[in-house]
Amino acid sequence: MARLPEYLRALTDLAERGIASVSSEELAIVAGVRSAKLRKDLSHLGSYGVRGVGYAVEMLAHEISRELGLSKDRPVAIVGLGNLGHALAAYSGFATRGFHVVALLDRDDEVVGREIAGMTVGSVEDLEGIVREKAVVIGVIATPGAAAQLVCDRLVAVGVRSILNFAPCVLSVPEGVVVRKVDLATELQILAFHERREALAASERMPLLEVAP
Amino acid sequence: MARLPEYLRALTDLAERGIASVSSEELAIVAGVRSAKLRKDLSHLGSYGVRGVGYAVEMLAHEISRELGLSKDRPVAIVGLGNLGHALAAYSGFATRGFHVVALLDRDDEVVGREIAGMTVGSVEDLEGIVREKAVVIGVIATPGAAAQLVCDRLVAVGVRSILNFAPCVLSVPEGVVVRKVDLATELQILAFHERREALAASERMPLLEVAP
DNA sequence: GCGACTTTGTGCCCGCGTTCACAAAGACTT
DNA sequence: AAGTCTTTGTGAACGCGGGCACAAAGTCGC
Repeated sequence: MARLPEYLRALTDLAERGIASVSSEELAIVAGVRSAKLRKDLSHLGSYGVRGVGYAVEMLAHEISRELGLSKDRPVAIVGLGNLGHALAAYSGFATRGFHVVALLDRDDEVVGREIAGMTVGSVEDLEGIVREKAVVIGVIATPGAAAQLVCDRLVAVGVRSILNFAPCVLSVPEGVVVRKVDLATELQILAFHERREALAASERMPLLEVAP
Repeated sequence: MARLPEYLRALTDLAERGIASVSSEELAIVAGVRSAKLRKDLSHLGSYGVRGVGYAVEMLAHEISRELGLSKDRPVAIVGLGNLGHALAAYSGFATRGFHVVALLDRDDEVVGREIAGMTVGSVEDLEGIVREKAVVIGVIATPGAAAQLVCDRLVAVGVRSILNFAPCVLSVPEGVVVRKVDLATELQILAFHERREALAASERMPLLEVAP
């Protein structure tokens, strides 16, 4: 389930605060879901709760980590070192347990060879060799939209089956390959949409000019 | 609907390629959805299609822009100028029509006063004054998780009702305030989950060691 | 102008995910 | 040890959103 990472994050927070045991009700609040949903999700990975008490924070976090497959290190490659790719390469959140950025690739000769976050940027021409050599399993695409599909195809061709796409376009991939898309412009536009609805609702509650019915 | 921005992006692509008219089938492919869903979504904003022909690209794009409220400029403030905030401030995708980054705020005195993307970073202590002065309507939170809720509360208190949250935590806000969350670590973990399922499925198809039933 | 063809708009059905509500299970009290 | 109380795990109902399929509507050819 796509909510497991959120539960894991909530549990990690609680563990850092020194909380050893938590009820589904409390954990649900921290994770931003309903308690029934949380319990049903957790029941899918086994019975790790104790009735009358709750869940052991450390143990549950461990079980979720295992389910997510965060035990072994996954090599990640970032393609496209513009503003966004640059930030991603240096972003500490990326170095969360279980992930390791092992390759940075760009097309621009100005960028290739430069050192970013302690790593030398390679040329996208060597993509296939580098991906194979470093056993990359997750590809991050932070190129302009026009280049994204080509990069994606090349990644898939050398065996990458998980792709995180920051380019503003739809990637077509064969079955078995998973693409997650993050589009900042889209997020902003959705917010603008809600904001406009709010403004419209407000103006209806207190109209400047009454409209004929 | 949350899919309108995606449709708009697809339409913009088509317009740049000089395509004037498009059927729901074609547009659906570019936008990555089913044609029936696309038609149903579009019908909610009115009858802008012509039966037997399709949709006029330019006109439909204009209508979606209007529906999304992208006609007037929305002032955006970014709080937290670490790696991610820095990239966001400079990210060209952010300057998409309808949005304008008008304020950068950070807590660290090392960062305050520095120039980023042609803008001087202000102190988060002056948040209320700056937000009011620049009429900010969208707040972007790119701080560490521990500071996010406080920043959020202060933004909401001065009237911001739309928040884009990059911090790895759940924000609690009063009704009427919309929060969109983008968590890069979560996205990676979801990919890891799928990748693990793929690997498991593959090992079942070709087991190294047969397991007793 | 009329018929055939294309494509939209939409009513209906179906399946999934969420929520409710409760029984089972264990802890705590006396 | 027995009863009470808390909290999990889950069966059943509900609702929403997606997909199918078709009628309405408009275009194009003749």
